[in-house]
Amino acid sequence: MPSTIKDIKEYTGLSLATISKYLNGGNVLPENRAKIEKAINELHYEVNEIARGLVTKKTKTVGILVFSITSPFSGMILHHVGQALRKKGYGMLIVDSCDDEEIERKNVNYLISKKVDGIIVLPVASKGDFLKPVKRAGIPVVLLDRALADSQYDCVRITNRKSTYYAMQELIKRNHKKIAVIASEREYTGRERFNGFMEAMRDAGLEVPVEYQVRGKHSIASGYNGMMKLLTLKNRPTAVFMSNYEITLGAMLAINESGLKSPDDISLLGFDDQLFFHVMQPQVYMVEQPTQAMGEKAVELLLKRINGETQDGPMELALGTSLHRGNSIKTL
Amino acid sequence: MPSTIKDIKEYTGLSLATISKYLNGGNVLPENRAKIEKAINELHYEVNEIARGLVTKKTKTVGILVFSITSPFSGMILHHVGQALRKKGYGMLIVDSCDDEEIERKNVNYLISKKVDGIIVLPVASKGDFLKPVKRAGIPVVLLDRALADSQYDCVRITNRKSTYYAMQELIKRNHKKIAVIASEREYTGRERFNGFMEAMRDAGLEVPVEYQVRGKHSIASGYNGMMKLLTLKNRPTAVFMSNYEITLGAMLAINESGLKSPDDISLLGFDDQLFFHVMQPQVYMVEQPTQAMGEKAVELLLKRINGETQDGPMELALGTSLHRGNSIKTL
DNA sequence: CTGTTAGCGCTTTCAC
DNA sequence: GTGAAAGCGCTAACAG
Repeated sequence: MPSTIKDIKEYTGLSLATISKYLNGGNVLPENRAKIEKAINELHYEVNEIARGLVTKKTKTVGILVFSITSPFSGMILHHVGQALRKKGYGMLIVDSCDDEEIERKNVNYLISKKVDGIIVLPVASKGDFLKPVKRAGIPVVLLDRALADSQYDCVRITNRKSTYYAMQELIKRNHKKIAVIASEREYTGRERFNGFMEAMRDAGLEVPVEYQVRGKHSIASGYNGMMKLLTLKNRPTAVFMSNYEITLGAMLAINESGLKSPDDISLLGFDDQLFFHVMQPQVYMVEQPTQAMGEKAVELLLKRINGETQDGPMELALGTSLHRGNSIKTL
Repeated sequence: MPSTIKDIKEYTGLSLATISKYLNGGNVLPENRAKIEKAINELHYEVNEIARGLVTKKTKTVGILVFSITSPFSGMILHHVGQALRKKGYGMLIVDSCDDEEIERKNVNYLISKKVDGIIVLPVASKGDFLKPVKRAGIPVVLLDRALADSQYDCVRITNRKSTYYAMQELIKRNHKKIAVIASEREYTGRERFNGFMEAMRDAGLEVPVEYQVRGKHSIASGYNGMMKLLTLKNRPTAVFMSNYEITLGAMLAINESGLKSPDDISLLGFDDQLFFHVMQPQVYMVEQPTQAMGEKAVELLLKRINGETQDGPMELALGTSLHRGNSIKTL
């Protein structure tokens, strides 16, 4: 049976108020302070955050709604968000949406019940209505990684379109003309990167036949099927841009199974650098996201809202990326 | 301002007790039930789990203490643990120990303060004393993946030693004699796998010179440095067993940088199958862990303890693994 | 089946 | 600087 503040009271003979004051960093006579500390050690007292939360209406907990916890990208983000939160004395209640909008919707209510002080969302859905209950409950929200078309929330993301556009120049300047794309169309990031791709092609005066435009889900299967389709085309592309980690993985699987080799048979440009891409041959050209900065900025923004330090309208922060140069692109 | 049970009371004219009963699935007159439901919808009422938890002394939340949230292995485990918990109406409060015993120790107190109903631990430390406060607080614990030498807790893990022993036969039967190992020595799994390796070698009548025994941390750097060391040996091994995902990654990085190729120059056997190992050439022989079963079993055990359904002493459950056959082993 | 009441562990006025 | 008392939102007896 864990001890409570009452036990400390019995032990020290002091009143609840004094002990509470001590617990919250208030001024207490040195001798009383000593008594209390002794009692705490003796009794192994640990504040009951539940009870505290009930009266302060603060749980010091931030909810994290993540589209899929198994994605390595999520792992990195979660790590950095967690670190930033820890530094500020907050914990995180992570809920995994499993890439499913239904689950995501339910998880929202769960977080509200848990009275989290704020929520960081890496959404599955593309529209913001699933967050209405949160808004109604007056809980601050920060979107991370993926923006919401109709959203009115703070958002931290990368410059998806520009990053893609820039990376595409690697292909273009090496004289590739027949460039295909495999992108997810379900979420914001996939669509933006697709747009960046198309802009780069347009500005380079290059055509993109519809059969070169493979749209799918954010999944390994999508990448695999997409690449397989591209590889069997009579007029096969010489290069392919893949819009995220999972798609890149699936696409490479397809290339392997087909007995082809990059960059000899096909050049590759991917998104979401993960160390593992460095251990394979060829090393793939990859757009790297600043996961640490993303996590930190999201936390910073959220805490500002939680503490009511800003009344400004929702802001959008788009961070730049860097390019990991590999050897997966052949010069034609 | 979120509405409370009192608002429902005002709205319906019923008493708190009746509403509470409804909320907890008790019998209520159909007409009252209708009234309450109307009020809940109208007022967007959502139970305050904090207040509920204070009186029931149950938070319906399980703490997860994970050695590192960025590891892909953790991601899989977390996913399955989360799913299993969800099905039972529990949420998870994940804390990332960042492979640091100090952080882990602090996180323990955090979870106690949060009054989680139970804790699933994938520990960093090898000794169990950091869990003493949890035991004192009467919170049930289940260890997952890694056992603790001096522990008295339920534990779900795999048959590390046997799995390694079995996988090693792939190397042995292909006539490899000079086999090295890179294993972490900090945690249980690394040590057990190391032992399995040594046993397999001994039973095959093979010697393992000390310079073939590379012990390090559970990290990419460890794998990289270890492999680099092995590759520069005058008497280079023909095959290497790597005890986990991160080490395997680092080791392959070293092979790549050295301009060598597996299996031609060196044969490889790894641990922790991840899809990405299938996308590279060669595909690496890998021991696969049953992450789903591990997560589910851990949750099952923990909930049994939480619900007081068993008074048995701590049990240890060791699940079997499977072997993913690749083409990273050359026959000599 | 419904209402009244007490109280979970803590913080927070407000006197002293 | 300290103590007494009220109350956060809910559940759990216990009467009715």
